[in-house]
Amino acid sequence: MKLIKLTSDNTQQPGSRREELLNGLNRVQREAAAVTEGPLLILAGAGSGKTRVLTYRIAYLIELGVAPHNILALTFTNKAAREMKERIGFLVGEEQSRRLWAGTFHSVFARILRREGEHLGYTSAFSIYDTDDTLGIIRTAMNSLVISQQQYAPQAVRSRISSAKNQMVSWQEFQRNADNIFDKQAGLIYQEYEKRLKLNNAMDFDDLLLNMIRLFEHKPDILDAYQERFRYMLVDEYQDTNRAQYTVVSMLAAKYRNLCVVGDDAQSIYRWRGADIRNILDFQRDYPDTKVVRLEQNYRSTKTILAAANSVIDNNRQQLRKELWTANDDGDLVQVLKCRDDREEAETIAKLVVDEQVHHGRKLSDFAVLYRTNAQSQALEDALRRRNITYAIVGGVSFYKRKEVKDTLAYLRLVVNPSDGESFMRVVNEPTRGLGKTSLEALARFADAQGISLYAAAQRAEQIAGLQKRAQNAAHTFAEFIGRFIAVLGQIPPDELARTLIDASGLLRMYQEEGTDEALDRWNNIQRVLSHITEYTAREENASLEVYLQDIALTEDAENSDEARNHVTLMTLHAAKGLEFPVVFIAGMENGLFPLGKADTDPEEMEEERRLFYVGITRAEQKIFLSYAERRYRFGELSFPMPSRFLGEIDKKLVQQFGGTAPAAPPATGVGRVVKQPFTATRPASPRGSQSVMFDDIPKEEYHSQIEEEPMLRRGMVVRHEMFGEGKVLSVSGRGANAKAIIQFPGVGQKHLMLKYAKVTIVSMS
DNA sequence: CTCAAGTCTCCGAAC
DNA sequence: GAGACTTGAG
Repeated sequence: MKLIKLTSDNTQQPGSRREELLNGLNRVQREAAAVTEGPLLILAGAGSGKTRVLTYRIAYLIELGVAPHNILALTFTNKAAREMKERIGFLVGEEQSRRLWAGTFHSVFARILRREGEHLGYTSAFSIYDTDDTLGIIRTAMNSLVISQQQYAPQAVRSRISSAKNQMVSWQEFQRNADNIFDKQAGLIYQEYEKRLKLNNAMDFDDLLLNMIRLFEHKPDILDAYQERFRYMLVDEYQDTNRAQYTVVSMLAAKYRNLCVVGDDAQSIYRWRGADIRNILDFQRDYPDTKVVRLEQNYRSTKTILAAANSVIDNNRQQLRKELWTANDDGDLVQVLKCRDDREEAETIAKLVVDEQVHHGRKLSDFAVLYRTNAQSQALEDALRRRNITYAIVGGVSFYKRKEVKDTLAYLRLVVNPSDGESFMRVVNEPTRGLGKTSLEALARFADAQGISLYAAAQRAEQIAGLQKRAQNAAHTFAEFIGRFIAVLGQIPPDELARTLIDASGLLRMYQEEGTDEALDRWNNIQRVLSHITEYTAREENASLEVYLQDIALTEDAENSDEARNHVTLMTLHAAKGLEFPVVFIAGMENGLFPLGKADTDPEEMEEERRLFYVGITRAEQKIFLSYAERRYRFGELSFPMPSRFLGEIDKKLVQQFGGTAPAAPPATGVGRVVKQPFTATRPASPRGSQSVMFDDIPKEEYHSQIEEEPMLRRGMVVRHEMFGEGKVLSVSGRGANAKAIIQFPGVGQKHLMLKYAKVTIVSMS
């Protein structure tokens, strides 16, 4: 207990750096930072300076003489880890903070498994499969087991398996406990899935946790080494850890027991990902000598915002009572915006951003727009773009999910990890190399039978009976092509290898030759990946493709070096956790959307949605706007939702309806008059579908879909589209509700539009 | 085998 | 309304 001694000594030395450090904290925060030994539970309400405590605590440990590499800080996002390191660097010097272990569970463990994975039968170049990749494995597994994908949705199977893995249920155990047909089938697929992942030398996200546990169980000496290494551990967002995460942390902390966890049960929003709120509720039972510190003063929000958040969360039954208070001003009332439709909602938000900028001198970076589903971002983006407001989307449909980017990375992955069958299948015929479905099936059968990888099978293509001579050659040539790069891996710089490989693959040429604007876009994206690798190579001392690929597999936002830039931030409510903004908008406050429809039948879901709303409100420092639309397009169809029940849960005294109807959208910036002749494909005049009935109360000009006359589009016509502007019709196909047109929009490219949905007006007839 | 058209799913949040 | 997957003609 030498360190505790040091602590108390220190407080009696005014002017020492340790002392100064703690002066930046209030009394309770100081306690949380200075109790360095033994288990510590910090219950930290929203905006109570939790991050500040964590960073000061780590800095304090370092000042006490603890080596930075003996400290492990696990955060929920990579961004949070980066920020924490940066702030600690500020306090104790960058030299020190760089050696700290800080990151997400997944990234820290991937790093360890890269080093230790061979004990479990993986090479250091193992691939990390994201959710999309694993779906491919599920499908392959189902095919080989002859299980119908119509009957059992691969998505459902995947999420069933993942949640089992989250709770550390092995396939053997899963099969034993399967008591319905779905689980019985899922159990078989689970087993096959695990086999195939291993064969691919690949791990899914859950494996990054499970394999740590397996490693520690089978190799006590390795566990001991890491217990020695991580003598001090901190876990942020502890309320959102799942069973597997809980177990790894327990194992690592078992020896020194210097475990500090921070959390807030009111902000638990990842139940669907296996988060187990019991982990925080039971912490004191697991560690009876736990010291508990409550941070209950909020420094972030106005009294009004805090009261609104509290009145909402009061509706939850399963909640620890907590008294969060603030010394801040009352501030403005919560503003509720009623909008006619999702488009007007977006326009109103964009307009309010401008207003607040002009009248209250705010920067764009003061604003965040939050929503429940990623699909909502589009309308918001359009509106912001129309007003030339720069914005950044956090997460969402990621750059890394794009086909051409995945293809590029798959080429690299295959070279790094030739066992990776998913990557092989992705790129073997992209661009086309004359290896179609039939040939690849034969190749896969051969690989399966021999128990070898697809790449190895391709090397021996001549031996595959039932494969055409031409296909044999094509497969062999491809294997040789990849082999040439495997041979030089590690000998030439990563960026050079990547560039040469992608160049020689023909991927770039393929898009170049296609020549459409969309292809050009894809070409550009590939170039962006390659430059990113070049940057990485220049930045890192020991740059390697393995490490690069594993790192980006775990980050959604790898390339935002522009964090300091001035822009409005758009993101889901989930992504907003841990962040704060002077002005916050929450869009789509409608039943069925937020809370989502599923919550109606499941009280626990409802409580989680409510916690999510609580998280959303408490992001705001000064002002919050809640908006809802009376009509919204979902699934390309119009719906008529009711205002969210959550709006009614906010104390009435704190709410104000925002003034009147919002102004209409600014006029389109086109040249000349648009012929006001909304186009739609004909529908039979009768019988009228239910959809037509729904439209009866809508003013004619507003919606295209209810108009029945037929100004049929023809080749050569010039039309106007809401988003793409004016364009020329290249061709029209199909008829009635299925009519489609290919239209060339200058500066946008060719678009294939379903005329049933697309809002197109005719500008000129020839 | 390839390409284009047709059909189906997604829109529930992410390491 | 986009994207992934399937189907059918050449």
